[in-house]
This record gives sequence, C-alpha cells and structure tokens, in this order.
Amino acid sequence: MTCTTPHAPNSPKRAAILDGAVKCFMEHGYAATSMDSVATAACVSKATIYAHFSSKADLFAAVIIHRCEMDLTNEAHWPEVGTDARASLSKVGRLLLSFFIQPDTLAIHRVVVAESARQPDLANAFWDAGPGKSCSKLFDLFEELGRKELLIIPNPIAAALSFAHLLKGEIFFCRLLGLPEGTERMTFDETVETAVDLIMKAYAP
Amino acid sequence: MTCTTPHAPNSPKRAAILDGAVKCFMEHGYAATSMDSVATAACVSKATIYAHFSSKADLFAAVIIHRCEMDLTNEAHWPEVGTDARASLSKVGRLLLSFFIQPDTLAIHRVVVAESARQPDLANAFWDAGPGKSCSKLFDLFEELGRKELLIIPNPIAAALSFAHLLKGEIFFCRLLGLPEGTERMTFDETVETAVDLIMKAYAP
DNA sequence: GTCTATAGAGCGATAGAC
DNA sequence: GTCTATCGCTCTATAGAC
Repeated sequence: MTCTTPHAPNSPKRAAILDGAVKCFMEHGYAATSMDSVATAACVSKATIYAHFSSKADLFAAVIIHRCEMDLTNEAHWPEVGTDARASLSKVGRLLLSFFIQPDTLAIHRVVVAESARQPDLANAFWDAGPGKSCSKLFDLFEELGRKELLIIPNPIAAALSFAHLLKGEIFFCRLLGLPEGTERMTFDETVETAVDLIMKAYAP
Repeated sequence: MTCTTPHAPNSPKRAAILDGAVKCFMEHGYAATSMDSVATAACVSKATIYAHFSSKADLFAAVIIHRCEMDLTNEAHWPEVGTDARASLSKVGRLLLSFFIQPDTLAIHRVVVAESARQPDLANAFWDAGPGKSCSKLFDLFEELGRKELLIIPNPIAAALSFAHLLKGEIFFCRLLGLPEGTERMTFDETVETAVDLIMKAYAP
C-alpha cells in the first residue's frame, strides 16, 4: 500500500480536504496558502486536516500526485494511428496543446516548478506521475509511426521530444505568465501546424 | 526618469538591498522570503529597506527588472552570421541553451512564473525586459539568414520560435524541476544538434 | 475522528530617536 | 537616511473535550 497516511484513502473528509487544498494551492501557491484557508474551503476543522496529513508539505505532495492521477494519460483520448502520419500528428498535436494550456495544467505547473527547488522528492514524484508518463505515450506513437513506415525515424525519442517542445511553444509560456490574450505571436492553430510541418519535413519518407 | 523610488538609483545601500534581495527571492521564492532575511543579507536594517522600497511587492518587482537588465541581450555575445547557416545556428543554439540552463536563469524563471498569477504587471514587465527582448534578437538572425538566402524562410517568426522551443527542451525542464542529473534523455549536445538538424531540414534551400 | 481554543513563533510595516 | 524597538496580525501545529 502506498497510501500516504494510515487513514482510509476513500474517507469522505480526506477527499474534501484534497479538493479544497487543490483549489487553494493552485490559486495562491504553496507558501501563501494557509491551513486555515484549506480548512474553510474543505468545510472541516484544521485539526481534521492534521489527522489525515502530517504537515502542510505532506498535504501539498498528496495534492500534486492526486491531480496527476486525473491526468492526460488516463483520459484515453489518444487517437489511433491510421495510415496518414500528418493527420495523426495533427490530432495528437491539438490534444497535447489543448492539455498544456488548460488553466489547471498551468496552475499545477506554476506551483510545482516554484516549490521543486525546496521539495526535490515532490519534483521527482511529479515527473514520474505527470510529464514522464505522458512522454512515454508519445514515444509509443512515434515508434508505431516508424514501424508502419509512415515516417523514417532514426531516433524516436528525439523526434517525440522535438514534437512535444514545438507544441509547448510561445502560447504556453504566455498563458503561464498570464499575459494578455494576443501577446503570443502564433495562434493555437499556427503552433500545431508549424510543429507538424517541421516533423513531417524532417521525417517523411 | 523611471526610477521606482524617489531615492538616488545609485545609492550604495539601495544596491546592497537589491543584491541581498536577489539572493533571498531566488533561493526561497517570494512568499517564503521575509523582509528580515533580506535586511540580514543586505546588512541593513529593515526600516532602511522601507525607506527605498514602499513594500515587499515593490522590492520584488525591482529585483526582477534589475536581473533582466544584466541579461542575454546585453551580453553582446551573439555571433555574426557568416556564410554557413548550420554553423551559425549551432553557435547560437549553444549560446541560448547555455543561458537557459544557468542556475540564475532557472531561479528567475521559477519565481516569476510562480508569482505572475498574482502580480500581472510584474509578468508583463518581465516579458518585455526578458524573453520578449531575446526573441527579437533571434528574429533578426533568422531574417538575416533568409535575406542572405542561406535558408528559405517563409515565416521568420515561426522559424525563430520553433528553434528556441526546440532548444528549450527536456534538459531545461529537468533542471527547472531540479531533477537528478541524467534524468533527461537527451544531452546538451544532442539537444542542440537535433534542433539545428530539424531547422536545416525544414528550411535549407 | 472531529471539533474549539490556543500556544508559540514569525510576519509586514511603522514610530521615534539620532 | 538609518537605526532599534515594537505593534498588530497571521501562521503552523497541538492540547484536550467529545
């Protein structure tokens, strides 16, 4: 059992605490979130939180892992690889970029990056449960594209990472900083199209 | 004059405060940094800080802009564009990725991203003084490569952003999260080489 | 397990002497 | 301008009743 506390993981109070804590941490960050505000948001007393989680840092770690578990890889929206590489990449590209710029994804990214320097274990757990896992799915896709000879890919890992980082372009960073809409110089569609174009030019048979 | 306080911008105490605050904010983040710790780091009293900066948020904004001013675009290390597109891209790629993964760059990125949701003005100022300015330099480079017909670039902005985001790949994110060395699946050299290869394949005459 | 109440420490910001 | 001293508040975590 990998439960972080000796308590029932399906306890309704525990779930309420996690839900309340997610909102607080995402909105205000780790340090600026008080256990009182979590208690209020979860409609429980502060002492109840400490009955389920040994400290604020422990609660934070549980929240992050909890969020990762409802993540991209579990949504099973990954499209099938057909016979058209460009169409497959476009579909996956739109899916990935949509996910990247979701407000919740951005909020998680902000708090984890901010705290990773002070909580290295959390950063590792986040990597394993989040980006690391999503990357594996993308590796599989590129390997399949190579196996079906729809693309010629000497190094599927380099290709998959290139595609992912082309997608996670300027639009992601602008949203992450909360800049006014329109600051980015490439739209959603242009970003996906540019990424797909580059990959196709580099790896098309 | 755009000085944030009515005090002499070259005051030695003011400089000491900024230097001390940079270290504190970068190491501990915004919320976890106390004005007392800044005072200690700067070897001044807390009241002196408030004589130069009206609030903690004001000090933080001044620190971020101060850091951006000693940034990439002011170092004038940008290489000349010769007659070899691949060599130029490699040189610039190594320069950019080196800059991206500097500890100070990572630390600034962490704190600004973390606070941007709560201090939108700061995010805008950071964008203008930092990434926005660096991007312009990169646009110029790609336009020159196009003008010299070393590359065929229909859209220099898309090409420059693609190159930048290919470079700012997995290695940057792993360092940002403080993951153990070796977690990333592509080395520094492989990242630069992959980025240059993709751009060359897409835009070579 | 869950609550109310509170301990004990640290915070941002200021008053007043010099 | 710079200091020491302190105010008023909020914080994490716990004690003790039920």
